[in-house]
Amino acid sequence: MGSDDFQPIQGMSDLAPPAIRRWQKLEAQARIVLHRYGYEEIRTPVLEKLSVFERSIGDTTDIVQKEMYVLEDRGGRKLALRPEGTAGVMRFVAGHGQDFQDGRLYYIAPMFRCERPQAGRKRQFHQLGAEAIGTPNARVDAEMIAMQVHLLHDWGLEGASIRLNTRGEPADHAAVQQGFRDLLRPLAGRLCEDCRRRMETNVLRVLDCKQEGCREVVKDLPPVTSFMSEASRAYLKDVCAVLDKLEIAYVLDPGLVRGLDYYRHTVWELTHPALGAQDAISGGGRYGLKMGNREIEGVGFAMGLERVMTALESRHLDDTGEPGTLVWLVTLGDELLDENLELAQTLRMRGIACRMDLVGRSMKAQMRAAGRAGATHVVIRGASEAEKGVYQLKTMADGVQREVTLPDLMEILAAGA
RNA sequence: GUGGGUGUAGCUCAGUAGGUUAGAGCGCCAGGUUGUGGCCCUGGAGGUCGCGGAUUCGAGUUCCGUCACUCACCCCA
Repeated sequence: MGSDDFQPIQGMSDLAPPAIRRWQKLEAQARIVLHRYGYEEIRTPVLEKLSVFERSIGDTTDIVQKEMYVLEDRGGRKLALRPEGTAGVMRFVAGHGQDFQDGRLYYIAPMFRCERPQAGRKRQFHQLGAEAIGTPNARVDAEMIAMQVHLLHDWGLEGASIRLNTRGEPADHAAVQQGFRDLLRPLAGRLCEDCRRRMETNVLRVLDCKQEGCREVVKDLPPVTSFMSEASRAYLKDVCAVLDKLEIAYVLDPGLVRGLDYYRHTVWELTHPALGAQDAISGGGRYGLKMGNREIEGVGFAMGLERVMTALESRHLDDTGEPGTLVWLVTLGDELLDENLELAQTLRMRGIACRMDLVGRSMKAQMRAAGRAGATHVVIRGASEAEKGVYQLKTMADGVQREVTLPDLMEILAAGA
């Protein structure tokens, strides 16, 4: 273990080999799917003005109040490490006039929240998110959900389930809150301590409480939609209809609450049973964000990639890495190291992966290293080969070795690569 | 922010009622084969016992603090 000096700070971790390979593969697969739906990547800064988040996420939310890494630059400007990806993208869109009015953008990027770490919750974590800019449209919402299902499918992750709900139009929010408060106040005695607090701070969370007593109370409450306008109910129905048409399985869950203030209409969450307490793999919804004097509307989602990873691990779907041709060049005699390095370069320039030992170790050591690295071929070149102008080519799988000339060597290896 | 569990070699872990040079397996390095990997045998390197303090003749072992990991609450992807 050693000293703290070599550990990253709390809740953050190094992403290094060999695990990084699985990340690269996951991301590569995701990009293919996203491009197929017409999404293009956007990379916004990790650091933004604090106000970008305060205004969009909601300055009373926990994320803004106590989970953000807030700092000042040398000019005393208040900045924050992004706790989520949507705000930055919307800031970008708002600053580009008509250009991205119906933009489809995605990001794969680190996010930061200074929370107490636990399973599925790091302080620096990675999200894959997508945003479809534009006014409310049930088909866009449904397609966005379909795209997430598609991502999970291509990753080989099964067993996730979709919960769907609506927050209604902005005008509905107050009515919903007031409606539930009025119904719950007389029943406060049956609620847990947290829920009595939540009644005032965030009533909808009461619907989500895990406590036995609270669930008893909640199950007799009317659905959220009963406090909403006819238009809001119709919008949800439309989304459901499209999802049904696309044969996407989902569960309508009136208890589903999303944490950020900017959501309106459709909200959803994908959970996976392998995950433990933090079981949301992805969350999304339709939103409207005020950026300066503009309001940007759209629909989007964010997936927690660490969570996707652990869900994949639980399913034993670890990739084995692609074999491909790997040549290990064994040198006998230090005086040949330079010439052999030149050969290695030649092979690499021709698209053949080639590794070699550069410090002049014993042949046994070099062979061991080749085996460990998963080399498919070993090329041996020592004094006698150099003298005759030939190469010993050994196939590792069957141990067969033969003497070849340079043109033959190139041809055989290039064919395999 | 609150609570539980954990912290001994690169990794997984043993370390008995506090007692002298802290162990194993795996991995790593080397030798057994004057130029040949995977198996086997032999040897070797590698440890501020998370960190700091206290008690004691003596602490990996007890106590306090601290840092980190981990799980849960809160909150959320």
